[in-house]
Amino acid sequence: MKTDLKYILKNHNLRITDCRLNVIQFFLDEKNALSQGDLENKFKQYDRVTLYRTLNSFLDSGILHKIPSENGASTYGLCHNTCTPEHHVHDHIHFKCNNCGQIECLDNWAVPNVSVPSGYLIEGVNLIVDGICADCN
Amino acid sequence: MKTDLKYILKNHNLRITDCRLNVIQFFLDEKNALSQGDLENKFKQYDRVTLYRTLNSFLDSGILHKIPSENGASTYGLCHNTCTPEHHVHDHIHFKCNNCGQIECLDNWAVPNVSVPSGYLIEGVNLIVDGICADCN
DNA sequence: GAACACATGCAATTGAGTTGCATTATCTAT
DNA sequence: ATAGATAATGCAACTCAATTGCATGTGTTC
Repeated sequence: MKTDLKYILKNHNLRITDCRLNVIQFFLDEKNALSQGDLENKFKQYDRVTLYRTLNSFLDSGILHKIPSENGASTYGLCHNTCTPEHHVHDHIHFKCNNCGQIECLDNWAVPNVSVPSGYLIEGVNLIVDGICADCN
Repeated sequence: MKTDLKYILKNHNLRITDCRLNVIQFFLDEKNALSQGDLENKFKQYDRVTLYRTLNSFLDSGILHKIPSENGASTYGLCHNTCTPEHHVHDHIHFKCNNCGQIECLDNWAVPNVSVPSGYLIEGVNLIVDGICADCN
């Protein structure tokens, strides 16, 4: 189990530390997107700066992606295997439940084709749907 | 000119003040979405808190809508006439330029149909496209 | 014009995000 | 297995946006 996590870190040229292993495991266990605050609540033993840098290193190496939100609180979701530090592919919908507040990555659920007026060049698409999630419905 | 602005405020049950008139005018003049910081730079004569509360009152009354972003900086865009405090309809794309950083509401450019897995209920859709805008292209 | 309700400005607080630096842990090459 | 190089961690401190309370000023209604 832990071995798999270590390979994830190794493959992304990150050193294997307790904090990183625990954080990745937490993301794997939770199906929802997590915020820095969620990590701070879960892991009292680590400094919030450490958690902050852990999130950043995961962002940089393509393990996590950042999910846009209307309030300031950034949330993070696990990337598909297709993500690299150079190129992130997130062809899935982010679903925010208006009841429980959780943000979920609807993996394997394609984003529809998007077109923009001529003159515009699309580099990335972020689709955030809000409503009632399957658990609250 | 100013008369139109006053009607906007009146229709949303907001008192007519210099600050609100100026802020709405600013949004009408700029085609791009604006942040609290943009307002602070433009209107040195008003307190930060006043601008903050002005934005909030516009949000509550459906004059503006908040645009999700990956960094903390919230940006705001003018709502279509269809928006009310109870129900916001934003069937347009938010385009963020990776060159100039501006966020633009592509009004009159429909968001494609979005489907979600069964069990989920859609209440709103937010589509943020990033790339190169028409001005920078 | 008077009374009320609301908007504004100021002071102050919170919390996320961020950086520098000393210490500690991991990794690599012997 | 070990030593040296390199990166991660914890702590202190700082910035900035977001937020609240309260006293004062202004808009609105009759």
